Amino acid sequence: MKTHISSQDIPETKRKLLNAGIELMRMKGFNATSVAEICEAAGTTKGGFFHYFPSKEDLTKEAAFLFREEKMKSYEEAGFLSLPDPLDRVMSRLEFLKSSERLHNIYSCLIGTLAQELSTTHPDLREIFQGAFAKMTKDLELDLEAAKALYAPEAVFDPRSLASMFISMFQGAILIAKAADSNEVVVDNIESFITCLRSFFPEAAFRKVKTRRKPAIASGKPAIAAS
Amino acid sequence: MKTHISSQDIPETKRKLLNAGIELMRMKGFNATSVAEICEAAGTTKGGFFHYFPSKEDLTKEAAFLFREEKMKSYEEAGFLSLPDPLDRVMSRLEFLKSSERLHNIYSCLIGTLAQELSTTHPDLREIFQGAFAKMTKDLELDLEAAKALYAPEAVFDPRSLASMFISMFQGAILIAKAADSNEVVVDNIESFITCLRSFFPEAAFRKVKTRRKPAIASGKPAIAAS
DNA sequence: GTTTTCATACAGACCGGTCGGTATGTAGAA
DNA sequence: TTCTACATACCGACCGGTCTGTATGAAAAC
Repeated sequence: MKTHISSQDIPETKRKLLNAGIELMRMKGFNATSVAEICEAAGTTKGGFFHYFPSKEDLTKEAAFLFREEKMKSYEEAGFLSLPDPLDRVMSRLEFLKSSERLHNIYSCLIGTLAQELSTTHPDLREIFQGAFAKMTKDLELDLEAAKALYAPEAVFDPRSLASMFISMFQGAILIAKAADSNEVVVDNIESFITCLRSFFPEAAFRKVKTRRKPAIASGKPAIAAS
Repeated sequence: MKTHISSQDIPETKRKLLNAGIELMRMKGFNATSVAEICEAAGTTKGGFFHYFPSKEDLTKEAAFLFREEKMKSYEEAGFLSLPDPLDRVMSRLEFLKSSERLHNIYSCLIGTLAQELSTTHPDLREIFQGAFAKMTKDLELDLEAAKALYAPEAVFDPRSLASMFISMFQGAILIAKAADSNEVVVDNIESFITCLRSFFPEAAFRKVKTRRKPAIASGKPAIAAS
């Protein structure tokens, strides 16, 4: 029994339902989004909905997984995950987040929205959200750790804590962007985080990263091994 | 016509309704909290509810104001707002937040919870949340600005951006604490922020603050004027 | 001082509508 | 013929909000 199927295997109607669910719940949350509404947006009916999902909560679970999966795919496509230099990976990730915030004008993360609303009432969903946040943190932590080892082994910051701080900041920034109806704060906060990073690493590290970036990818061979 | 009354003027039943609303909505959000539920928790009935509030949304507005008012009152009682040294105010504020997180085990901010759920669907509430976040940010910004002018005028950070980053981080940390069912992350993130602060200010500034703190209050006269 | 008046502060039954979910039906593929 | 993939009608529960009724106390009238 597999608990989750990959995006490719999903039939069209189910996929439309999931996409509609993601979009609607990102904006309005779980409780304010009705099953009928999701069906209408997906161009189907309740019959279709409950054919694919035993309950609204089940769609929500799968929607959360799909949302994460697509986010991670967009990271892979952006390319920074495979950069050879860890500090380069960190900086490129931040730049990617910044530019994708500037591009879109939907100020909401499905995971954050649902976590806020459902964590205390739906324990099994809560664990999914917890896992998602932990994964985000870990990804960044590993790069930060490697970057620290490489460029600033004596620095005072703890990679894990700093990564955790960034994820919190990012989620909080999206929340405040929602309230402000502008994602300016997200971009601004990422830049502040970069300022903090710069204060932890020697300036030379950033210069090296900047000049080496493109050639390092082109050559296909890291000048300095990661981690 | 006054738009908002101070806490003292609120009759007991209304107060109970507001308190019940705050507690329930902090945990479950707006939509998952029913009027009947609030009434039961407050020990009254729908008659009482709709005697004091034209609608559920109106109670929510007043609850948000009351929540903020009580938070600010707790800040005043903590005393750090009137400290003479701005860096001392900042550090004491952070320490206060840390210790109050350690004390309570409710991982939720009403404003953040409601902002997440209602910002896109309830424009007038959205503006209230926006204002609340702006106020929090401004409060911290002023202290940071004064502290920078006093101790690190050449530092690279922007007080406004750094304050904004902290508020985002704090709200995000609470969100993640909800998902993790533990406020460990909140305390940890505040400490990370302190580490960032320390990298912006000269170490001497913190030493001065620490040794001077108590005497400065006792004398009632700031050794160095704020702002 | 007593009675009448009237607003306040609720109680609780009730209403139309919406909710998540079910039961049943059916068109088309295999 | 059987199974999949839906459509549609429908259900009981519950929702926010309304309505009517009533206990109470203060003010006004006599």
